Amino acid sequence: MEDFLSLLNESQRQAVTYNDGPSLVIAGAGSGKTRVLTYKIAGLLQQGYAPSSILALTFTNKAAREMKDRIAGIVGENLANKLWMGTFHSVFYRILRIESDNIGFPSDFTIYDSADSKNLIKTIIKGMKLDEKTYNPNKVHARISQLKNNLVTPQSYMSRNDLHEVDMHARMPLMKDIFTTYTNRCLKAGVMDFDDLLLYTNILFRDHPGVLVKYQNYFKFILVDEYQDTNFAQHLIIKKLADRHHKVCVVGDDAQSIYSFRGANIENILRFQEVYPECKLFKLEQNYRSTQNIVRAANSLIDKNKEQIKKNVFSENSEGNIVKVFSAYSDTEESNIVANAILAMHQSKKYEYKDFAILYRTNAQSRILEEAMRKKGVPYKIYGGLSFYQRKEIKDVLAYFKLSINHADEEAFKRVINYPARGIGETTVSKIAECANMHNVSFWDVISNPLGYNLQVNSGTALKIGNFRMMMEEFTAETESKSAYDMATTIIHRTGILKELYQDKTPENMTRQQNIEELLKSIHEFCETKEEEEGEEMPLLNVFLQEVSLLTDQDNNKNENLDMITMMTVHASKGLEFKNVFIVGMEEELFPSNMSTGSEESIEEERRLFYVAITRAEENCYITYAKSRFRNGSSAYCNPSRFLKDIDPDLLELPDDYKMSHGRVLREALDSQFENFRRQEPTGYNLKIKNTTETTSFKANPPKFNFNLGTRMKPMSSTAATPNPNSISNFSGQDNSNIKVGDFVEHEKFGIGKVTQLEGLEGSTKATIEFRNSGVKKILLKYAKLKVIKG
DNA sequence: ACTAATAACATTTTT
DNA sequence: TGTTATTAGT
Repeated sequence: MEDFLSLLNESQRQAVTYNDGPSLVIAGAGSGKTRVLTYKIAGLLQQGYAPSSILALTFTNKAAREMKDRIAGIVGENLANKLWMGTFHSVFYRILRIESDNIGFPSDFTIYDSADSKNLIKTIIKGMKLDEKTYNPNKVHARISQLKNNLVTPQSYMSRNDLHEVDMHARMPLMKDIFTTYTNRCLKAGVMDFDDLLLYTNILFRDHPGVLVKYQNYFKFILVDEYQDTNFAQHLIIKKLADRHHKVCVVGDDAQSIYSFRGANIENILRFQEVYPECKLFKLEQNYRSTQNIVRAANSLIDKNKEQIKKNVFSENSEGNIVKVFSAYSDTEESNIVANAILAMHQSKKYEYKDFAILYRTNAQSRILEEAMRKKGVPYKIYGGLSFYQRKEIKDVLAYFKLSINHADEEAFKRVINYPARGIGETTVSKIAECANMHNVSFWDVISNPLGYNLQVNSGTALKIGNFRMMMEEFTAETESKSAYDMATTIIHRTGILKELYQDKTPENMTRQQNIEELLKSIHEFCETKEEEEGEEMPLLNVFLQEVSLLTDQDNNKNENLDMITMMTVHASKGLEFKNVFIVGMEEELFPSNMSTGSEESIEEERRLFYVAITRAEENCYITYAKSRFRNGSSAYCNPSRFLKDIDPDLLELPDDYKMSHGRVLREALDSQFENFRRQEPTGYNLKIKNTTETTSFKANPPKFNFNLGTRMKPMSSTAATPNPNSISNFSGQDNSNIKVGDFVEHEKFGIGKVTQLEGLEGSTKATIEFRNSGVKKILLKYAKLKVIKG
């Protein structure tokens, strides 16, 4: 304990060592929040708290994993692995499965992601013959999500006139019926959506006091990361669980609350002290990330927000440069300015490409930036867009997994019933749907007993349905005895997915093949780590599914070390840091978004978003805006963002032409601007632009290569390696084809061993290896990370 | 039942 | 503009 306390500053140390009751840790940007959390947990473990008595909740799997790793580094893997540490959703998914009997769900209920939820809502709206424009499925989904986040069930909705009035006002008087039907359909299908995981946890604790007491006693200490992003459902779960021991520590920064549109309630952190009057407040105010001028600029901005917890964030780093603003005539020019600036700074040898990030408000802005980077030869990676697990081919395979585990899963059923095409078309599916809804049973129930439910199909179709059913039943039977990886390969072979994908060589198909390969690889890795870490003999498919259903792309950070600039939305940048940050598109209607200019609260949230963007920068922060921009097909004129006026003019270097359009409005800004000119030192990079012709003045050397240096994190159509169309075996990157019986090999995890047997076909050879310390293992060569050593 | 063509549509998105 | 969803046609 003592040894790591010396690594903390005074306020960090106080926050870490106080464990007598509830505490609120306000952690300013870059103030070492994760450090406090990890040391606190490590300290609790060293004090003798059992790891299983500590509940630590995060918002991303990545955050949980990183924290667990750091704790493992202090107290060892054994203890760290036993912590209840994970996302809200994964932890309570686990608990809900254990307690499923109490809430009327099967123990292996599956998860609908937001796309599944929206699909179901859409079919319900269609089924009710409602107009899809007034009952916009996206809006309905958002509303239902909002209701659930506030713990409104269809039952309690009825007794709430205020809620109904809101929906009447939105011209959706039948919201209640859609909500009810949606809830019933999910129940019937044995599925929960993301919001349900929190809602049903609350229902479980509300209706089963014995269960609540069990977990209250179990969790002696509760920690919550990013508390400013919790919603009401999450707040209440924490409150209930902490009700016995009161040892709850929440960490967060109200100034970085940017997810209210998803139900996060900033009040949770603002009013935490009212909920727990005996609460201790700790403020982490020293920023270790950014220069003083960046911290000051950010402070001056966030100061304009009314609702916030007072804090004095400061930096003792060097003073650094002030924030520089550049204007461009168009979005194209803006992109070129940024690309040229990056090239210039890179060529000065002071920075690598990975020291740069371009942050924007909307994903749509990435395209034009991407183009500029490609033209100038700046290597880049883009985060965002479709996540791996949302890809069609991945969802298709996962749907087979889900349906094998849970026959009732309606969305999974609809997804795979005719994929690959087996002649069960739209009409047949709607007949099944009709039947199922009429008898209030699942789709699977209908095809299990077509005669009993009077399903009207011709004999040919009936046969096809029967075949599908038999195939699925075989899968289900096999999931009991085969490992997740074996099941996965079985399924993609026997369903014909593989054949389908390897039929033609369109570029889209090639990336699909690669994605399926990637999925298989990850399942294999999953099985390996489960075997090693948890000693599970055979990790089953349902175990994999439980984990993968709550996984997102944020967890794939394998490209982290490549020397490329990063492009992402400001939202996606939260928690990250870069030496140089470019915030682009700083215009009215875009940042703040025109969707958020309605209320003061949403403007404050946009301002916090801007605050998050600025505080990502360690050394230099640049802001750009364009005077015209292509938006929704046509070019539109834009004005600089109002937020530029919120930053202390002494800490901002505005472009000359800012006064042309804002001279009258911004006298003070301009006055100080002139002062700045006099006392500002040149930075070494001539980034300033005054007019279009001068843009060329910092045009960097032309790119040496003409081909695309940029890579997207998840290419939709990629020019990457071509997999062998006849086998699914050569994408893993491991070439272990030279391994022979008798060789000595070294495995990343199992250590040194001797190959005693090889079996199976080429491409999927299994090797039996006797490891010196890890025993005998059978390993698939194509995935194994093996090194041959001379024996 | 599948493909091609057209219309409609567009924030942010830790799970 | 660029994507996505529905519709018409084969």
